Amino acid sequence: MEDSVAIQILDAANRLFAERGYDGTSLQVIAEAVGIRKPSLLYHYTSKAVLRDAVLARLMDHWAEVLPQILSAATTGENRFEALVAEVIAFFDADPSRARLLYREILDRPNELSLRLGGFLAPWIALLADYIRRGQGTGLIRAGVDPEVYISNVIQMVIGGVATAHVFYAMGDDSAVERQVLEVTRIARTALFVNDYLEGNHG
Amino acid sequence: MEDSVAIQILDAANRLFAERGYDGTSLQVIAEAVGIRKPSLLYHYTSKAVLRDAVLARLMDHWAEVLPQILSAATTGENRFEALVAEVIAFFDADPSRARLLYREILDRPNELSLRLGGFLAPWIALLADYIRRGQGTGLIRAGVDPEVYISNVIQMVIGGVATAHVFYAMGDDSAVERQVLEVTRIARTALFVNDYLEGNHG
DNA sequence: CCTACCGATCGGTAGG
DNA sequence: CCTACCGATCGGTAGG
Repeated sequence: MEDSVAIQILDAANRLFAERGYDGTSLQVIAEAVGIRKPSLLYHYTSKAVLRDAVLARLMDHWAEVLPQILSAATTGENRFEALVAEVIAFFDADPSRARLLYREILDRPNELSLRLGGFLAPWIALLADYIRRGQGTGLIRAGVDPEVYISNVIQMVIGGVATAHVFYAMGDDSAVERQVLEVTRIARTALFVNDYLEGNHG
Repeated sequence: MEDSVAIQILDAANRLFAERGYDGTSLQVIAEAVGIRKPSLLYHYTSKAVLRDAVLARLMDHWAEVLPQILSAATTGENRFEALVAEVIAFFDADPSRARLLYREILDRPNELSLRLGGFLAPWIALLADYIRRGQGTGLIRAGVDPEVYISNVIQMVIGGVATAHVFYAMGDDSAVERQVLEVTRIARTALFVNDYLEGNHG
């Protein structure tokens, strides 16, 4: 590893920004988490704003790399829709700070995020929307579906569900995550397809 | 109006906390927005934390008053489900800062919000969950629905949709709000009821 | 409701 | 990667 300290800083900033927010996190506490002094941190990232952008850029790069894998993997087999939803939830659930960081950026800098996110997310949304419209043509998918709005709402359930997990199912229930995955998948599938082709699974 | 300045402070704090977050908003800028000096603000609210709690308390009181009205009004007539979803969206859409403030609190202080919110929201969620379970008994509602998890996901779509409106449909489309209302209602209804009893409406 | 002021902490720089 | 330090701003207080 050629520059491990810079990555440690990035990791700490990622976690702390997600937990306490950008304004609620001082460079001092990030430096402490890494075990260095504040000026040393500022050698690697010349300002707090630069550090924020680096954290966000790495998150976006990660998604840009993983998303195509998830989507193409989910295109194989019959249960591709279940697989897609489950994998996206798993991705965020593996590290909830991803979802929280995203939500904080949406609230703090909607314009900046819209630009960055729209850049690489738009093609995938267009792809999925096309798939929906084709399904509407063949009668597989409900005519009433508003493709883009439908997609944004499923994303909303997935990411929002992870980001707010503490509040909505703070029951300490170990099966909470599994129930959330099952229900989001069920809602998304039932609202999309004409035939509840797998309803027997959830009777 | 007996103490208009205290309310002006509350309004300004509400708006600024929602826009910039608690840590991103200084008492100075709140005081400026009201047209007074910082020490005068601290006469009405003895600390920043007290002001935050007052803002949150007023929001909760507002919901505690309006929510029963929406729910009981929506219990009248056949299309009560559509009415319920539409009214809740309308409530948040009338002032999106309500949704953003809620989301910031979820991220900043999940435990505190969970306690406050759970206190008065739990009975309503239990009521709706009971309604769902009864509907499952009579065959009106899909057997696969996980009542509490379903409800939290619909809330997620409604509030998240309002809070993140800028990012997801920043197309400047005037019909965006209407499309969002229609699609969330459609998703929620289709995923809940066995019969798509109004599908003819959506072409 | 104000002026004046407090110690603490902020992001960031100088200089090595 | 550090010590030492900067001006600006923070939440909050004294005192009227």
